[in-house]
Amino acid sequence: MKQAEEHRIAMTDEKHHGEHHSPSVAGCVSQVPIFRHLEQDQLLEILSVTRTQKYKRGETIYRTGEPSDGLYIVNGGRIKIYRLAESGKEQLLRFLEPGDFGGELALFQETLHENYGEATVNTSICRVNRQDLRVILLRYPSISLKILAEFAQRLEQAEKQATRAAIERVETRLALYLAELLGSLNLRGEVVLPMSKKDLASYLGTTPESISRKLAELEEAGLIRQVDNRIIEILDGKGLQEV
Amino acid sequence: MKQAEEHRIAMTDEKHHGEHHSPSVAGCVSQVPIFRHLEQDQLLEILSVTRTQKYKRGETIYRTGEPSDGLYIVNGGRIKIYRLAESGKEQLLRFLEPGDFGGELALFQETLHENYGEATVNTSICRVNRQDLRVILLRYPSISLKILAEFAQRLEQAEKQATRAAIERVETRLALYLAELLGSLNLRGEVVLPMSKKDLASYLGTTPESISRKLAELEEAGLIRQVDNRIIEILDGKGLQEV
DNA sequence: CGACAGGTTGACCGTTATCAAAGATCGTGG
DNA sequence: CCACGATCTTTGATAACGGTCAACCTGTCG
Repeated sequence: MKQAEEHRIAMTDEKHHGEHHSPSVAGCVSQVPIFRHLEQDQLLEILSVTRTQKYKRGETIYRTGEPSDGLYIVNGGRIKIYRLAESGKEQLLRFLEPGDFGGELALFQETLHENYGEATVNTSICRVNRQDLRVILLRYPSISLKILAEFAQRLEQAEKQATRAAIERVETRLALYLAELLGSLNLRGEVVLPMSKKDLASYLGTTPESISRKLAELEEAGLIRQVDNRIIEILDGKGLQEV
Repeated sequence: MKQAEEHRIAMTDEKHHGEHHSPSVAGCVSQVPIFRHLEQDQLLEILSVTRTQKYKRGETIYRTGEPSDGLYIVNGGRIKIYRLAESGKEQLLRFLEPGDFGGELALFQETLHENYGEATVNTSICRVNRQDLRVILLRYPSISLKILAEFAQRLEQAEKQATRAAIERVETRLALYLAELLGSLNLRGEVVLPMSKKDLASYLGTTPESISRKLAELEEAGLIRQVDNRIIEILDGKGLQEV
């Protein structure tokens, strides 16, 4: 069940879930990287077409086939974006954390969601619908540049992911993932997995069983040490990248 | 060897490969979808920061690790975009045809190319460097929206690709690919492969041998008929999507 | 007409998914 | 705050999907 606070001030032909004005909610917009360079009055204008919604842990925010309302920005919490393959198995695409945004695909054309969004903890998001966003982007072109930059990065990420999934072995994918978590600069150090191993398996396009086994192998090879369920000490970052 | 025609009029601190002004070259910009809604004088402004380059069949336009010059728009010809995985194997990402653009990744941040671009036939492109493009996008926000729409679509495509490569079997990937070539509406009809089977294998993240075998299997199953090297008759589009 | 890239077919085997079952961890509600 | 159940994790045994190597075929282009 969702709980919505409408901040819309001008006319609207949409169904409201409830209305409520709170000054503190400006944080919803002002904390977001893509808006951070804006002036106060610009922020207020954006805020005026913004709608805050809250979701409880485990709630689905949208699912494949639903029409997209437009952009949403994560205010607090964590959203898991995943896709169902034709075979029914799911692949984890990414997590959205506060400041990130989603819902982009159907933003610029009337399409349907192709993936799923689910709150993994209690989460609140700000929504901006397609029409309002277009107006804002045309008025403040610098926001478009920010979004473009973000898109470019995601595209890069998705293509890298696609290539690795298609070509590399599970062990390699896992090793590269760990190496990237550590950061390319460091040769050793502890990393904290940002997700469960089950989710990691889904993210890397494999199974929990394989993750478990491959981690064990990497440990035997002396490249890592499993400190804790979520903590891995990397002993040889260079070696990892060459697996 | 590349041949460049500079259309830059203002100052420039770049190395020139040669200069040449031709009025007909306006087609370079005016034929491009993302610019098509613009006025004549706007087109001329964009043209003024544009640089046309020609590449011969087989020439590499850029490679991983090179700094990106900025956006380029394909004027004529065909560019193959591919990526090298860490293991050295290559994956075909997409082809750019006239009207398409590329070089987006490093556009909004100073990064390096992560993939390769290669002219598969004699090709001419228009380049716009990062700084000039920013100016244009800030001045004509509607162009940003067009690019955003294109990005969103590519992102969607890349994520679909990643998911399939990670999760589906080769036979399924191939079948889905064929079904999409046909178009989701039709149940049967002939499709022409837009690339060699070797490239198709690379695109789908498998090997030519597997493509060959799986096509044979699909044929035995009565779902398709291989008319010619590049032509496949699809007998049961619905069946294909359920493989 | 010959050479070369692309395509096919066969045999082999390594990697990894799958199924099953036991053990660890987490979150929730009492 | 503890105890319970649900979910995640690990380990083992098995099978199959698909990559690899090798040989041969085919079409194309100089």
